[in-house]
Amino acid sequence: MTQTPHGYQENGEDLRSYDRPSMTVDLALLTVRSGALHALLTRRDSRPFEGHWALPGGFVRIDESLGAAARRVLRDKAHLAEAFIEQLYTFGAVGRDPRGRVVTVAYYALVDEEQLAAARQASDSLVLGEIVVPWPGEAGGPVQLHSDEGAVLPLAFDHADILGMAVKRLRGKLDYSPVGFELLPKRFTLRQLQEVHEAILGTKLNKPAFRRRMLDKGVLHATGARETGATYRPAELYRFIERSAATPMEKEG
Amino acid sequence: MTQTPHGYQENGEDLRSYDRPSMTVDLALLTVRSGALHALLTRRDSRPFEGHWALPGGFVRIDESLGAAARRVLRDKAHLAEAFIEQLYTFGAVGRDPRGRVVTVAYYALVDEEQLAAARQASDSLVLGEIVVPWPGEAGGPVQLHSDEGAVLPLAFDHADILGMAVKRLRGKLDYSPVGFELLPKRFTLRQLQEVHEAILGTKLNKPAFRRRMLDKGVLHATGARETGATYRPAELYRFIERSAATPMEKEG
DNA sequence: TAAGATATTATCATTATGGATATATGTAAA
DNA sequence: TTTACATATATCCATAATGATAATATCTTA
Repeated sequence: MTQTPHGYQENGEDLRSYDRPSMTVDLALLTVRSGALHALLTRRDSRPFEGHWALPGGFVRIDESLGAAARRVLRDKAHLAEAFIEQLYTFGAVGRDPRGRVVTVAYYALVDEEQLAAARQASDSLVLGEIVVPWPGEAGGPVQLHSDEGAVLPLAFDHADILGMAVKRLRGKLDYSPVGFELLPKRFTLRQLQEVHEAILGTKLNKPAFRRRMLDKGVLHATGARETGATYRPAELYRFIERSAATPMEKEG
Repeated sequence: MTQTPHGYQENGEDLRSYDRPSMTVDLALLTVRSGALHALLTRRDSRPFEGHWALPGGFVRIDESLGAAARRVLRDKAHLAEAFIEQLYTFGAVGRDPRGRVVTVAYYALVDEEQLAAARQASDSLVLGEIVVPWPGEAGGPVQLHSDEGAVLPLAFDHADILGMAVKRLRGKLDYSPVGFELLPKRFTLRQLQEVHEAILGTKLNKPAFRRRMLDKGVLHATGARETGATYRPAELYRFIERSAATPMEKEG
């Protein structure tokens, strides 16, 4: 029993009697481009994994919540002011970082391709890699990343596992949560929405059934406007209607 | 640029240049008893939250993975050799522990009532509290815990949020993963299985529809044996058939 | 004005689900 | 041995969700 600075009598489980791991957050920043899921990566210019590609990430500050750290990384490393962002999974295998014990809390974030364009202009070390998923359904496991030219982008640390977990999560949440809309601009056609779903699931979907299912959810508002620039009959533009906030705000993690 | 012990040239993001939070794991250990979800709690005998109830938990050791830490807590604090256990969510709000910055990786574990009986005999500071869920469906939010006598058990830290998250996760996974079976003994009746589902979901279910749905999944094996001790027609005992391991082993977290 | 392409709607068969009821089968009491 | 009883198990029907295909509508461009 010792008297500690914060004034609590403590027993054997004193906060300071254990070595502490370093804590980081990593961001699986996803978008859909030309019908395929892509992730935002930064090139590592120092060891370990020099020349490999990594998720944007950073250390959690001692007076900063995990969510705040994730949003800071989104802003400073990915150059994005805001996005749908949600905690994914925490990776803490002992040898995952050769420099020492580092536990990372992974988040995933969703933006549409247009929002991402600005981010990529702000930094030339950012690249979009196409996610190639080698497993069906929600089986899970690491994924591969390909450049536009089809070359394999080698990933640093356990980031292939983190991205795999993000895809798995996305597939699981797709039909009972509004994640699909986060990957589209404010106004979108039903065909675009279907393309996003197909990109996430990695399967083709039945068109009339998809339409019915989406419209029956009651979360789509027909704007009356049409898409422009099409060489054929332009489709109606829809907007996503936020459901009444029946879901209480998630506690800051 | 400095030369560090582990031999890597490092830049501004040196592992040691940031204060590190303490890391713990906490266990939402759930079971179904007399038709209601219950959680295993330990009574705190020192500040902070002296006299409140808390989830079994402990510090993550520097050379120990998160999953290993969770299993150690399961063994040493909950006195259980093994159980279905899965990472739930990481809680890292700045003020969640008044002693200092503590980030906790929450796990949830599932056992049947009988397995838990032995654990409770091994320690008299363990108690089972009935989980009372104040929100519908998968809305989420904190839950309340009640003693057998109906008294409210005050929870320490953010453990009401952790338990709420566990219930939400369980509800979400119930119909596409075998979590329901983890809360039952090896052999069980369809009525018992339905009671477990109803306890998790907090709703009544249609009996013939539930039977069909479960049997059509093809993961139930009729053993030919019957339940004993019933004063009425005894029901067939079923066993859960593990699906072929199409799911690759999840990376150690 | 016609051709081409895709949006949008309609139709039908199939399957899942909810609700209610009938039948079967064990235990316990008469 | 028989009967009452409680629950398991099977059957039936109405309804809703889904998949597949075809039919119709509407825009752009030639």
